[in-house]
Amino acid sequence: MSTTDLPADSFPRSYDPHEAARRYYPWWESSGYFVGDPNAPGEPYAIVIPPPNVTGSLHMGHALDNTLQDILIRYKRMDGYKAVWIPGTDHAGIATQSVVERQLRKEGLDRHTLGREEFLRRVWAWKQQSGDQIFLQLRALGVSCDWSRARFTMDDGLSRAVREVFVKLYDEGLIYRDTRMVSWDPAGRTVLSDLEVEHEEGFQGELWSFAYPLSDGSGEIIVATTRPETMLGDTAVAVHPDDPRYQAIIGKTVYNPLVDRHIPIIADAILVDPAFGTGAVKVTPAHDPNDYEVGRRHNLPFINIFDESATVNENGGKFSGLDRFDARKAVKTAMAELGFDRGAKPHVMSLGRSQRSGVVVEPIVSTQWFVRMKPLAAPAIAAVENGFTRFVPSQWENTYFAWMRDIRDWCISRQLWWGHQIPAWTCGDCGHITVAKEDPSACAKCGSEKLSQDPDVLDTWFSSALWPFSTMGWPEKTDDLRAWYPTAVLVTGFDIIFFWVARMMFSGIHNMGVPPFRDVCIHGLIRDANGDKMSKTKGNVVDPLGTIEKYGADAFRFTLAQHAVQGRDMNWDDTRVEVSSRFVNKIWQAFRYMHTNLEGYDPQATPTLSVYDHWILARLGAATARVREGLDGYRFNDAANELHAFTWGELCDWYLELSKPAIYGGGEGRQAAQHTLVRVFSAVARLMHPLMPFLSEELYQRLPGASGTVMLAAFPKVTEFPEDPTVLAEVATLQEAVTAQRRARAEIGLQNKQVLPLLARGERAPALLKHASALRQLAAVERVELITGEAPKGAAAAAIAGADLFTPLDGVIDLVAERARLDKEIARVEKDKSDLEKRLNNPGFMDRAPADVVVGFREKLALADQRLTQLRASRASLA
RNA sequence: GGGCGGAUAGCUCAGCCGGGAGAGCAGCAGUUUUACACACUGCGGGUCGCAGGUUCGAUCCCUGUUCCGCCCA
Repeated sequence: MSTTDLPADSFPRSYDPHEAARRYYPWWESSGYFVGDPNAPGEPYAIVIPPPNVTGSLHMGHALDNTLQDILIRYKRMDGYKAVWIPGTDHAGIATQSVVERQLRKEGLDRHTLGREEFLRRVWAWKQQSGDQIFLQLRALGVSCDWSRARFTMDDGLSRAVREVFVKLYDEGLIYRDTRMVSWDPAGRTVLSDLEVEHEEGFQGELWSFAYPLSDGSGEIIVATTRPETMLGDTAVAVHPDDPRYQAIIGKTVYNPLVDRHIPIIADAILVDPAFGTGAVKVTPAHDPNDYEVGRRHNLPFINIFDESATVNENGGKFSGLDRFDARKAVKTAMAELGFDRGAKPHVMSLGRSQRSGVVVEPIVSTQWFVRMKPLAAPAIAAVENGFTRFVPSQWENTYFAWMRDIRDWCISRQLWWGHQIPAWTCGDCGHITVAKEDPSACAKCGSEKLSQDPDVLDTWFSSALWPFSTMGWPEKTDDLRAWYPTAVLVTGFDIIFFWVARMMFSGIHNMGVPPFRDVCIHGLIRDANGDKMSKTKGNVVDPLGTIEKYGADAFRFTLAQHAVQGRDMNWDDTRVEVSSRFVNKIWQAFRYMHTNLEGYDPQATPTLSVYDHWILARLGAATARVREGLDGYRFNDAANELHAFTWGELCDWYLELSKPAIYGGGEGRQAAQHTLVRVFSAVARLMHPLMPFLSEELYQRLPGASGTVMLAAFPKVTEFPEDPTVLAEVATLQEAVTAQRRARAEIGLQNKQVLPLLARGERAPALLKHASALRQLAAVERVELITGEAPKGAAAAAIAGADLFTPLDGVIDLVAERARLDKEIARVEKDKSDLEKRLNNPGFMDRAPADVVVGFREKLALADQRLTQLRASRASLA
């Protein structure tokens, strides 16, 4: 389409955001406006999207995150930067695999009957079908991602990057394989990293006590546990070596009747707190992190009692085949029947749950792949310490440091099929492990061809960690990398600082030599109107697409920006979007005013501008500065509020009204007002574009002489609009006079149509003379008349800086109302005056306060004094 | 146990370097004024969580404390 496709005389009475979106988004996209060019001129400015799950759908968190990124990229693109915003999706190993497994279950199948190859075919089919759905949803937001650069973590190129990094780290000794205690998700049937375990505090559990009989029949020892089923894997009972109660039995054995096993009583000063409970502790080395250490110290057997779904295995004897929670009950019952139950009491404990499946995590001993973190973390810490990368707001740096400094090795293998299969092959003959970028045909050690690849895949975050450079084509040396790495800013929520930001930091530094971004802009979470976290189970989720459908993307985005206060969560309420949509309408109506008054407008003319024209241009300059400051400092709410304050509070409330006498009066004044209106509205359209892309384009296209797109128009510069202190002061006086008049009139209860003369005296009074038509327009002033000497009798009075204003009321209304009003006003100023005097009479203040502050208060006092005198005189004239 | 954030008008929240407390919404009163009733005009409303301290001066800085939320162990 071309921009001239708009109907000729088209300025509908209201704005239709959906029509604008339908009209402009496809145009922008097909015109290639979103596409970054690494060889273009200008400073580079790149953002990589935090990739959503490939099969996910847009939620409020995405909406906020991507709106903020789009605001930044649109701003920088307009401002002459070589900008690019690279979108993409994440394969989300566990989440995606479980979705497909659920589908299979409905068909009565599971992945094992299907086989790995067929299963993966099914996942890819699902990805194909629902993949990219989120890209369409993002488009509804109006985001200007470079879709031609969209990437997926399982793309060939990105998979190559994963292998490249894995092999490099392995060769450097930073990736290793080890057997240790890890967290197991019995629902996902995979190991998890520490970060994927969420600790639930204050869980109401139960501490159950039971007796182990001594094998020699000389007594019993009582122990307690919150997990009775682990008794099946107990291989010792531990007491404190100094505990006098147990000195005699250390070294003896007790009998575990459930699995028919005699286990030793050992002494361990680290594990056992003699003051807690009975001072004796059961030890299950294969299923508890602390017991694991005890098992190592004392060379105890490690008996694994669970299969991969945490069902009791053959080591559990007659309990085998029971789910862990059923086994718990069965163990208690069995022990009670044997007479060993020693009671239970409530116990508040903390519980580890899988972040993904939500089920309680089971500690197990297993052989997994790990990344050695200490050496990688050190330079990532330094990069933030020395300021190369900056967190905004900076308090998040402490969070980052704390985690990085206390970092533990990262378990990266997962027992899934969907993901990057680990590039490690075990030799069937010599057992050697070959790690290679390309699939090897023979063992690197013995040359045997009996190789089998490790069946596990990598943690999804392993590939996400490479995102800032893998999306740009690494390990190839591409133009994109040269132009845009490191990226300018990463915009994301604080919830993934550890998962993602930290890991990108060390991956970027280790593989690229440079951290992946200059700024990390951290925003808060969106909660519901009551401040509760949105969740499907609570049913308080707001669907951003529904909100867009209702109010349009412009109002939605504006609301997000307005509430995006640095680093703070926001409570969401759709009614706020309704408020924003009124702002959208206000802007639309203001443009309509300009548009319907363009007759006779001559773009070539050079009319002399009025004081109001100069005034609004100067105010626009100030607004431009503040919008820029807001955007530059990631203070999106400041930018949004400034835009609102200027367009509504200054442009609409004052300038449009001030322009009316000129517009309707014709001549050069009309021409000047038209020029100013066009200039100001052009700037406003561009200023608001990053926040409200569709509205701004719709308006920009309706500016006289519009060509091209607002997307690529220059963002207004402060220097375009000269400061003009004289004009600002003059109009400030006018505004003061108007406000004072309106207030007086409203308080007396004058009708708007009652036009009355204004008598003025004082040094600033003559300045009002030339604003007579403005005063008539804004404050129903019939004419302005200068007076000197005494205050006129029977007049309403108001005092502004440098002038006294009077409105003759004789015969218009009863003067009682005006007397009351003046008394109130006098009281107000008297209070003001005495407060100021108190302050200025304080010797400490006079001695210590800076001179300019003292002067400021003196001026205020003088003003109050003058105003009081005037008001008292006026009051006397009404007596 | 360690750390971080929050508490300001009825509601949701701004408030930068310490210098007379702000916005929007809601409320009240008025206005069919030729861009807009999705609007205009005016008004009312606050012990800045609490207690100390520093300072001529504290919403702001320091100490303690209460409540709410989050992160880590």
